[in-house]
Amino acid sequence: MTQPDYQITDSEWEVMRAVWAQEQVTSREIIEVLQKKKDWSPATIKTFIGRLVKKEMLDTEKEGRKFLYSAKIREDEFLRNTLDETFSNICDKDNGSMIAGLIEKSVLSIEDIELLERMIEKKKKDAVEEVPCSCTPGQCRCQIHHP
Amino acid sequence: MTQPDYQITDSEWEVMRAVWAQEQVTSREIIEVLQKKKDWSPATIKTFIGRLVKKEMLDTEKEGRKFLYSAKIREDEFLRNTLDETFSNICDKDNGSMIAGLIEKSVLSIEDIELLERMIEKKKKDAVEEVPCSCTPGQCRCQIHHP
DNA sequence: ATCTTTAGTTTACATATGTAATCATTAAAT
DNA sequence: ATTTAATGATTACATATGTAAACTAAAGAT
Repeated sequence: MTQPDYQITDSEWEVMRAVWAQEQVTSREIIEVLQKKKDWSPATIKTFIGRLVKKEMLDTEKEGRKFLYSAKIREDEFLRNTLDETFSNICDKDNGSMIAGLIEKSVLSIEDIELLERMIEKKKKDAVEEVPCSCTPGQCRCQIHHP
Repeated sequence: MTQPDYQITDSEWEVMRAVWAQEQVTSREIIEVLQKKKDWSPATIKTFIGRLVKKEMLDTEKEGRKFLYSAKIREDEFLRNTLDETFSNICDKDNGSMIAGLIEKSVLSIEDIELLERMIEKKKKDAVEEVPCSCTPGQCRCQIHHP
């Protein structure tokens, strides 16, 4: 009952995207997709697939002599975990402005805008006066005394 | 005129946070801060500092026998780059819902909410009917024909 | 039945990273 | 002046990652 590793490299992520784009894929399909984007030899891609299986990111199902690969974790869930990891590296107080920055630089649809508006509206109830900082002292500026 | 590497590890990020928290720090200060959080020996932390200098993430200024370290890139800018990297791994169409997810799980202040509202308002003008997908075919579900 | 192709496994090797001890130099303490 | 402590540099070693060739087994083509 081992769970996925969550720590994958950029190269491995490229492979995962080819898997997530479908329910199940063969290595051949993965290789075809990635060769349009990356200058990798098939052998290299095979290595990445093997490492992802070892990392428990991919499930395998034997189909004749070959395997069908499928993801063990959903793409959105994985992305969420990755973002959480990244946000864990900054002070909670800064989450708001960082999210604002993301909104600013993203191309958004009318529907996206509505979704975000609803989400903001929902969060309004729980809005706090000041976001508490939970950083280790010395890892953000909150604890510094401005005289 | 080399520029910062932007590719740092989680451990190195911990060091950077101690630097960003102040204008300039000594290795001693970094070590003190991190030993409250991590089970790292001073030697280990020194290694990370050295690697960050080599990666051009840290500037050094000699002060007597020791160095004062300072960041060559601002924390918010670095975070922004990191987030952009991460978002480059998903289909542009999904940006909206991912951002919504971030909002959902974050603790936000009244002020944050207002900032986000303003930002959304500003983006409304540029909202598109449908966000174009720029993925390599086979790396997202957009190209798949649903019969 | 043999040759060729394909898919997966093993091996290879350089660089990066986690983790730290040792060494060298210099400043502080006695 | 000599010992001690602090700081940065060098070295070390295991695991991870980028990158790929070689090998093996089985399936398809002739």
